[in-house]
This record gives sequence, structure tokens and C-alpha cells, in this order.
Amino acid sequence: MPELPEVESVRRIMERVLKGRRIAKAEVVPDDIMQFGQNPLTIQEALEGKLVTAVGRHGKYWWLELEEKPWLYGHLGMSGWIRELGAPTMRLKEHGNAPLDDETGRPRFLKLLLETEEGGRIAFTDGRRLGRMWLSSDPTQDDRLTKLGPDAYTALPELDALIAILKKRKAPLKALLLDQGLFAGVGNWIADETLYHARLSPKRLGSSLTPQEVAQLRKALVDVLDHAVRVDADYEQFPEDWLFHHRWGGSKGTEFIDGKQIVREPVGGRTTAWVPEIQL
DNA sequence: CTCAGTGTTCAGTG
DNA sequence: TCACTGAACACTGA
Repeated sequence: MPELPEVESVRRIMERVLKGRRIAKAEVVPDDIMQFGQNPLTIQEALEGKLVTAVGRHGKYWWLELEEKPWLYGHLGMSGWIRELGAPTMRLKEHGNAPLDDETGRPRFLKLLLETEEGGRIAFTDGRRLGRMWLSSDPTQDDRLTKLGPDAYTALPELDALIAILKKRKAPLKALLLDQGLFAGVGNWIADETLYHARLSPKRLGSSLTPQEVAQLRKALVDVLDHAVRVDADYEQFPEDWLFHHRWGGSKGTEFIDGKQIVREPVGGRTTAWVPEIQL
């Protein structure tokens, strides 16, 4: 679930709680499956006592900028989430991160806990443990970040540039939208939602699009991202007519949207929900 | 008990 | 070298 709008909402939460404040205590919970770039103690020591000067995001990656390097970088993977403890816990169920504390009184699946001198607390949890966290003093040397294309929300290529890019690509649109080197931050539901609004089949090859179709695609992506980011990725505030609200319905039965059948099948390597009747 | 679903990485193919 | 495909990764929740 954590795609660009979700990560942006998480970035804003961290910015509100941490920016301009000093980290009094940092706790990294050891985990042999989740990928830590350094050992937990090293990460803790790099964070404790440091002033947070900014919180950044590119695609689905986020980072904490500290008064001195190294900085902390992270990715939520498929099931990671970040929230403020002690704050209202909206939407947690939808994200698979039960707000329920275990016997220790801490969140389940806790991986990182930060506390500011003022008492603000930020928790990074990850049930399926495919998230990542690492320290970096020089992100320009980090493959994970340098391989990213422009952020789909803040730096989407202009129409002419996009036309030129897609003209050279033979992969299906679904795969192209998911390519982080092209549209950093786009994930499975955003790709499907975008194609639905653009009325384009996920199977169309990039090179097959007319300039007008590229324009439709670009506009749909901008609209979806703008709205999702504006409402802080609160799914309940997504418009009723978005595919989002219908794509998962009844895992078995056929679902319909506006009277048209939603088909679910793998395209570009991922489960794709689309409406063949109107997506051509 | 089985299996879908989530994003990135890596091996393999053309 | 590049574009692309598909599997693996680990786990939860249905």
C-alpha cells in the first residue's frame, strides 16, 4: 500500500513531529530479515542527540536530514508504516498495522522508535519486514536513490518529454508506470487508477500511444496524485468513482464499476485491475 | 490450509 | 549495454 501519497503523508507526519527538534532517544529493534544498512546500535548512535533539520522524500524513499551526516534513509517496503504515537490513529486498519499494543505496551512489528526532547514519538512498524533503513553520508553514491527517475508528483516530465520517452518503450503501460526509473513513486494501485482514468489498456505498449493518449495518461496521473496527496492518502476521501474503491471488492465474485466489469489479471508482472470495456 | 498481495532486486532472455 | 520478464523475498490476513 505505501506508494507515493502514503509516503508523502508519512513524511509530513515526521516533519511535523521531528523537524527543528532534537532526537533524545532512538531505538532500533534488531531484525535479521529486514534490511538494515548498519547494525542497530550504529543507527541509534547516529540519531541520538541530533537535531533534525528536514525530512525528505523521493518516490517511495524518505529520509531524515540531521545537523550532521550521516542521515537516515528508509523505505516502507510492502507493509511498513510510520505514525506518531499518542496521536489519533486514523486509517491504521487499512494499512495492516494494528494500533494495538502488545504486552510491552509498544506497537506490534516495531522497527524504529524515535523520541524528541519535547516528548514527540515516531514509530516505524513493518509486519512483513521487507522495509529498509540505512545510514548514508553521500546519497549521490547510493544506487537505490540514483537509479530513481523524476518524482512523479514533484517532477513529472512535461508532455513533450513524456511523448519522446514513451515512444521508445516497448513494455506494456502497466510495467512502464511501475518503473521507478521513469515514474518514481508510482505503485500498483496508482498505476491501475491512472490507466482507468486515462481510459487506456494496461497492455498497450508505450510506443503505441498517440500524443493525445500520452496527454490523457499524463493528466490522469497528475489528477490521481494531486488528489491523493491533497487528502494525505486518506482512502476514505478518494472520490467514489475511483477504481480504488471497487478493485478489491469480493475476492471471488466479479466486481463492477459504473455497470462495467472489472477484470483482474497479471499485466507487467503484477495483478492488475482494469475495465476492458472502456480501457482501450 | 492455501494463497493473494505488496515493492524491490536480481537472474535470465533477447 | 540496454529493455524487458519473471521469480524470489517474508509475512499477514482472508
